[in-house]
Amino acid sequence: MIEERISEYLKNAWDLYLPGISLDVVILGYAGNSIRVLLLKLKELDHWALPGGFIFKDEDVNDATHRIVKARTGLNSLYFNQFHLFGKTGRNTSVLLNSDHADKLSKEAVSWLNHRFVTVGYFALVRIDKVVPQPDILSEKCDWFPIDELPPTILDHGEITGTAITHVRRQLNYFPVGLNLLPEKFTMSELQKLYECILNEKMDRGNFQRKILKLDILIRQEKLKTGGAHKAPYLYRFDIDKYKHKVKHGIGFI
Amino acid sequence: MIEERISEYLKNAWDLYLPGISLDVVILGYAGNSIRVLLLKLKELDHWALPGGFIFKDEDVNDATHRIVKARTGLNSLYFNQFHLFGKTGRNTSVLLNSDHADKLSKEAVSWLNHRFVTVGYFALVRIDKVVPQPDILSEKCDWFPIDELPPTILDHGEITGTAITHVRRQLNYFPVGLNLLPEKFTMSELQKLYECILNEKMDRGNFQRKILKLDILIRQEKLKTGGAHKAPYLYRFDIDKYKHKVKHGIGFI
DNA sequence: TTATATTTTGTCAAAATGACACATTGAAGT
DNA sequence: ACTTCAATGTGTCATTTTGACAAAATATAA
Repeated sequence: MIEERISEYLKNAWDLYLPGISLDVVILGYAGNSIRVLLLKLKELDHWALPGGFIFKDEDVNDATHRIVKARTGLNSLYFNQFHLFGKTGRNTSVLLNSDHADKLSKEAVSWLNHRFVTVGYFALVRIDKVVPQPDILSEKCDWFPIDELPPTILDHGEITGTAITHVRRQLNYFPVGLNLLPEKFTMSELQKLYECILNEKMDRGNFQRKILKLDILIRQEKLKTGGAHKAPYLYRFDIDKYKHKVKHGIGFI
Repeated sequence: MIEERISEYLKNAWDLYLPGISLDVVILGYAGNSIRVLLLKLKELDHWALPGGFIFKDEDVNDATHRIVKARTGLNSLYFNQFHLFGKTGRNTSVLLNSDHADKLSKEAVSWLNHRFVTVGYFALVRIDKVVPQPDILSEKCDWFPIDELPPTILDHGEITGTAITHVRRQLNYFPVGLNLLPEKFTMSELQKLYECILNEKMDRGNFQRKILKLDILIRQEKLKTGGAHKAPYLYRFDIDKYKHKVKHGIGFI
């Protein structure tokens, strides 16, 4: 059954796709005080995988990324960025081929999966609540995992995820992280916790507020009324034009 | 003649190399108060090109980079880093194929050059005085060009160079730039000029010295005796262990 | 010797940072 | 209704860092 689906999926792979290149996307969201990555649980395997795929022969690599992320998340407007090509020999799809099911795959599928792949790593930043995760043909479910509590992954997908995080962390000033990970309106402490998660360090409340307000990219809204015990905080939203303009040259937070 | 060499070079390309992927290296050096990039002048064309090549079927992409840079520079120990995959459709080798010489190429060479390529961009940092530039089989000479005065280049090699510079600039704290671009011993103002070139901004002498000395990665040597009119400056060298250790987590200059 | 250009070091006000304090607020508990 | 409590909003202040600039030192050339 699964073998048939894989065989079907890869039926015309050699004709359709660029050979030897795959694409993996580290889709990052923020929830429950953690940066989380969307992983797919492979059918009949105990490992999880990054959403990924292949690139059509006449397709821009960026467009392929958009297609793949859209298929897994349902999102149309996306912030994503290519960050690394993983090009070691020894990267291969033996995980699939060594399984019990390998001999039930079509010859074409085996020949496709059996050749060497390099993979292009992308990261995408999404508002986790807007995503409706969709497993792909090889997977039975998807789930979000905090980046420091990943389940067993196939191949080098753990390393790819780690490299993505490092990339985001180092270039935090150049990515519109808040704009893409937080809901439209948010409190100061939500924004602070996001930064603390990404940079992996605690900051002082007062100092954080002083520093981030001076960047002049936030607009204060009315007070938050709803729910939560204790004093209601203000809501903020980004001044999108100012934010995007600053991000181009580095917003200068870190 | 040139057609024969190309045909010879690409004789077994389909058997030897990963198809559809090429590799370009932005080799950066520092001389004459400019960051310079090594370019190759293509035979019988008015355009220049980045050193580059293809990846053997069983070769790590990093190893291919090392092989290519070594061939062009004679250098064995190298600092280099992959920074981007350029994957637009429309990238192709039409520059070569549209020239007068195309019909004199072997069928195999044409079929190889005529298919779609994505290219992996690397940058390398070298001490320009240690390099003995070697043209490759397709080029008649090499030369160093200041990054803001590039000659006409083929394909998107200008864009690739620009992206490399941006990458270095943004992550300056994480690359051992001084260590790889300057000679072993250097004066404070040489180091300052290097930073000014990379960041493209003037800095105050006194403030620069104060800031960089506080990083605690420099060792002061004896005074410079030789030549130059006016007061002799001190020479410095890097404390390599401290420097490399700090670079891992960002030296914190910018 | 003097002039000059460059290096080396220092000064000082302004700005940014880090640590912490205190007042405010709104829900929850009694 | 009153108090408690936890989180928020705001403020203080000593310390550090920065930016702008100046003075002293020094090696060569005139």
